[in-house]
Amino acid sequence: MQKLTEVFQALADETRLRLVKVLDAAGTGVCVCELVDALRLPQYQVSRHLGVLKAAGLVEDHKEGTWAYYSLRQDLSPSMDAILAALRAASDEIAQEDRKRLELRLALRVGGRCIVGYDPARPFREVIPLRATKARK
Amino acid sequence: MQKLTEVFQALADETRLRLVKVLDAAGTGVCVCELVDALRLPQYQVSRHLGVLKAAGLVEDHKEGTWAYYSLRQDLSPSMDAILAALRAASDEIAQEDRKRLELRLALRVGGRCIVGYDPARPFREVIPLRATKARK
DNA sequence: TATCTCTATGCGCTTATTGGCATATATAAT
DNA sequence: ATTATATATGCCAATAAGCGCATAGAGATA
Repeated sequence: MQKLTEVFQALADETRLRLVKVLDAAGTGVCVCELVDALRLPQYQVSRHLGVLKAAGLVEDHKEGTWAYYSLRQDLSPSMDAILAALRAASDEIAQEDRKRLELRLALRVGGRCIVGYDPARPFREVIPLRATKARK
Repeated sequence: MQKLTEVFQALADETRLRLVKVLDAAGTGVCVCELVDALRLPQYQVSRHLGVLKAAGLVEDHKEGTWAYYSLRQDLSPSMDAILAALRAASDEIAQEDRKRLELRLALRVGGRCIVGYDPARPFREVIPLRATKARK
């Protein structure tokens, strides 16, 4: 078991909460690029935050080629499950949009696997920085 | 309702977790000096951390003269209650000692009120800094 | 009124966190 | 082999958090 403060620390971030919620809703493993599209965040942010969640023992990953599929850990303690249930109860608008975009993105899978990069359509690849410090041209 | 990230942020600290646990166990309002003795922490730390918990909507205070009695809020959402239940389930050794010291301290009350300062016995008033940077002489 | 006690808080310092950029690494495709 | 793609990470700057000390403010006591 992880230290409770570390779990709370991991959940004390809007982006990580979005990741947990969307992974919870997905039910299946989701690869980083799919999460990037679902949350519309830069890849390095998604990767970093997933790393924090993994270190806190909340998610696990499973590599398949260059793809890394992340999912909520299934072997969480009852306490942890209670916390996740609390998250589930608090479904905001952003979480809904994230789920919707993930759903669309997962629909692009072939054989249950992410194959984007080979699909010329490539929706949602534009990255919207959280803080638009410098306007993108 | 508070933002969930703020609640998690508030709980992402060992000292604040101790405060929440001991307040939860106490069931009644506990004044700052009693918490100082129960947790053996400097008064300013207890006061500051209580302020964070209050800002996160987890505790409330009720002033009585110079005394400030803090207690867990009773009107928490079910999600919050689930989180508190998770805390209750994770009872460590430190939490037990905190509870024990608080119990002894509460026994000094007169008429249900903290009157320490007037009691010459004054147990547990020594302050043990978390980080012993400089040894106390 | 003067003093003492309980609580809160301003300040400086150190450490931790986060975003952004660039890039390294590994694997797949050509 | 070369190129392209998916992911992770080192580095820097900015921001936030926490500790410790001192002290302010409110109220009780003498």
